[in-house]
Amino acid sequence: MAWNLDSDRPIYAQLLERIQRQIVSGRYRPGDKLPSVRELAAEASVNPNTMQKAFAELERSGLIITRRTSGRFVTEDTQMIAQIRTSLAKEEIHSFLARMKGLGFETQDIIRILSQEEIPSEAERSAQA
Amino acid sequence: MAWNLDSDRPIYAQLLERIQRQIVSGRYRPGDKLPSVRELAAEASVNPNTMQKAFAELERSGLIITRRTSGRFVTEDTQMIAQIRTSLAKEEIHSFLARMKGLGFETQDIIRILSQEEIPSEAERSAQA
DNA sequence: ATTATTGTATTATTATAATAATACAAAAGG
DNA sequence: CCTTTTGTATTATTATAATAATACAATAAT
Repeated sequence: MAWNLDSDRPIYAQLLERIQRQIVSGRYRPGDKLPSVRELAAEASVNPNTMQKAFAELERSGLIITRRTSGRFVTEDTQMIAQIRTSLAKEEIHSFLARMKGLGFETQDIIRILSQEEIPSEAERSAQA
Repeated sequence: MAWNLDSDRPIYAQLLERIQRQIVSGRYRPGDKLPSVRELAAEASVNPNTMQKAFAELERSGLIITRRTSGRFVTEDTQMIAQIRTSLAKEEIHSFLARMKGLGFETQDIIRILSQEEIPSEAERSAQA
């Protein structure tokens, strides 16, 4: 499986986010056992240490639980999962709107574009001082 | 002015994007002279070398033009500016939709959320194998 | 003509991320 | 009981980014 890592952001952060998304989207279910550090590292073609670092941070958030010699498991706390999912979504939306506004689009424009899947290439817009 | 740089992405890339956005959004107009490397570096509290690197990459794209001892200027090619703006917007939208889908949202959900500015915290969604 | 300002280049140093190669303790699995 | 598998820790090395301190050439400004 291609993990689709790009080089202009820390790899451990990308691993972390990917696993996080797999959990909150339901790809990994509550209580599921995750593959071992070594296994996932091999799959992603990264160093086990790097994967370990990603896991360590994932644990801080509470999304996964470590049983010392048995492995790692997705939390059973579905409410926490849902809450983190919502929180991540809010961040995405906030950041997306900010970036689009930085390009000179208004919220209304953005919604229209997403609805129509079409971008006004030369919209009239004013230069702000 | 706070440049709002975060530490988990290369600074030169953040500088580059910021200036790029200022150009395509009209904050800097076609033909405008940009502040010097040293000036902007001081404003952003970064090393001049770092700002230089950002500028060097901005030039590859054609957005800015360098007159060796006079300074740097925004291109007069408004069509190119518009085209880059559109292209950046497309990237933002594509990436945003991909990330939201990675969190388990459907396109329709996303549009509804943006219109209502409200997030369904526990939407029914199926776990995909 | 002289000075200041421009972009550009160079060299060294520091910090962080990633890789690599191991090693260990503890419990699970047989 | 013994082996394997688990997470975890350690040490060294490499690559990249960022900083720092200069220096130079060309030309704009005076």
